[in-house]
Amino acid sequence: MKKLTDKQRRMLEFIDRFLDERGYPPTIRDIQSGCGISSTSVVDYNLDILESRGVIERHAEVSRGIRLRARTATDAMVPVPIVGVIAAGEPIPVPGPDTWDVAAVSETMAVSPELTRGREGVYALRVKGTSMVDALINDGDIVLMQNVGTIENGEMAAVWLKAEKEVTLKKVYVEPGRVRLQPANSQMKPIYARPDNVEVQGRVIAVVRQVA
Amino acid sequence: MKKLTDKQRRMLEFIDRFLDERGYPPTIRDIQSGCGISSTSVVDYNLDILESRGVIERHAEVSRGIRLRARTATDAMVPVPIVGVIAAGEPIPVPGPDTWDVAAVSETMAVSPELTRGREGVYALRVKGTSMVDALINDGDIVLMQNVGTIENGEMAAVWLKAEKEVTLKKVYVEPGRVRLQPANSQMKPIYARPDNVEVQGRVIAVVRQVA
DNA sequence: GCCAATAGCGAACATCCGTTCTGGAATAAA
DNA sequence: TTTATTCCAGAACGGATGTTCGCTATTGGC
Repeated sequence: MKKLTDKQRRMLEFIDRFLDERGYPPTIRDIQSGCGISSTSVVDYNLDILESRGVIERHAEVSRGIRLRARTATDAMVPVPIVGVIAAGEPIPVPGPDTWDVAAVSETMAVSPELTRGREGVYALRVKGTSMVDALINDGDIVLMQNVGTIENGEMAAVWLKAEKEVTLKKVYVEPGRVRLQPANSQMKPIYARPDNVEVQGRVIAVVRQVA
Repeated sequence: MKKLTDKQRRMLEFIDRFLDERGYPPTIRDIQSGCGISSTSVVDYNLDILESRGVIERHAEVSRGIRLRARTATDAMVPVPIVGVIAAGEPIPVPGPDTWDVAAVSETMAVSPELTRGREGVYALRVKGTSMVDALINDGDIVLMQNVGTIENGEMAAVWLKAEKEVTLKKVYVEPGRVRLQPANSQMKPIYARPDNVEVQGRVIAVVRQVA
């Protein structure tokens, strides 16, 4: 990406500070005097460039119609309940009625709406053990799950294999007469299971790993 | 304190929603049409009352000069700049002086403070390619990095192997006469390198993977 | 140097928008 | 009823503000 000029960076800083101090965006003439720019048209000119770079949004013909993109990202956090652990040998905890009561859950994590994408019924599980390295998921990772009945072909899901009494995270493909469970690690081979042996327990939304 | 009228409550709600959607406050005439009020002077009149109640602040003679007091309480999200990509064959982008200017970066992601743990100099990289599956990191993952000079033994870091011209994410152990680079996947064998061949480019803080 | 692209300048224009003024309706107390 | 208070209607004023236009200055490549 093209670099921003010094003037454009000063303008952004000014807008950011202005929003902090006043709670509303500056006018073009505010920016002009605040950054020591000689003409309103120069401000207009550089604001257009900033918008084409995707740093800000402008509403045409609207006074103070400037929005800082970086600011919108910090908006509302979504609390997600951590309802239990996921391990190879045991089914994942079923989200109960009080699961969604923020007060009743011992632990929650805050994630940005970008991750959940506004989905309903999202909960989190802590991964225990290294049985899911073929899904590129490590011991201690946190898996964001969604409580769904059915999933689309190719989506990653927590699957309970009844006969093996084992839960695993795989991409699920329904094929004629069988279900193909494909590890996320493309170097590894899929496993196949009979349809009545698999039970989809939830869709995987995201994985978060705290390393240090 | 005196109770607010129904009209005043509608106006507050409208201002709040307007700020959410547009990023800047509404004009008096925006409020007028948005709340179905007959005259601008009525809006002005009630805004004055709201200000005297301490619910909002007004700047005289300033277009959109309305500030919601309740909004000034900042939410605890931390914006992290996404400064580039990390791939096997190229060094990671060096965070420049303007990297930390929230306003100057085109893309940011919001993470909870739990992830960064209040650390300074945290930035994010998008992973390109599957060369880091042995670190349990997939194509498209986002790696949170910290800009540090040195790291502790056993910490995961982005390492630039000069001779191989390759960047890799490994746990780093300094041993007598050599550096051991241990993949996160414990089933895989470590590799060893000469100390003058490795260059630590940053510490890995966390990994975020959006699956669906 | 020469040309094109980029950046800046200053002024003018049309509209936006906070404010104010005159007056009327609604409500409540005396 | 009268009177005071609160709330509203509509219009108009004047400054604020985004936009545009013609022109100039600077920069970068050849």
